Amino acid sequence: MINTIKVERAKRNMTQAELAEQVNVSRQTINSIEIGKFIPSTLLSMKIAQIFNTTVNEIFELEASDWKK
Amino acid sequence: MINTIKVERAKRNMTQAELAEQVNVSRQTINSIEIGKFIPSTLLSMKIAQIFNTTVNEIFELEASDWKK
DNA sequence: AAAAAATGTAAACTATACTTGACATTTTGA
DNA sequence: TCAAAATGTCAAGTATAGTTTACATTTTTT
Repeated sequence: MINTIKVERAKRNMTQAELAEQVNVSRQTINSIEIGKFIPSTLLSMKIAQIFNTTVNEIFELEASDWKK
Repeated sequence: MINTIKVERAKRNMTQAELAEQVNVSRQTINSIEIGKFIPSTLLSMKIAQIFNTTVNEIFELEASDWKK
């Protein structure tokens, strides 16, 4: 699964630390999600989408490999 | 956070077991999510939304309490 | 009414999201 | 060019998502 968090932040001139603070997680958590190191909970992705005035599906995209067993 | 998975299943006459199989998790996982026992990963909620031909934001809704620290 | 299918729940376990602290590297800007 | 801010990364810990097995309860079907 890929995401455009880094791009959305850039559009708004927002740092990882600022986004982290707004959604109440650590800066490293945002960093790890951007890099694809781990997948956030739906709660967190919903919060991130809301901060960016968009939807989870606009930010995150499933890949074919995500459906492999 | 609340969700309408149970309703979406009902619309399609789909059992928890059938949905679970389609998104590759156990039946208890689907049950637990419907009941609000735990919050799925974004990967799983994206898959569920896709099975229902809809979006994560259509199925899941943030509540005011989700923003409390 | 009885059988079968579906759902709820629980406990013990494994996997992974997320935290904290610390430091190295890169980017920005004065 | 130098300092500060931002980003990348790592390790060790905690919290919680998700599995498996098993069984009880409810709903559906015959």
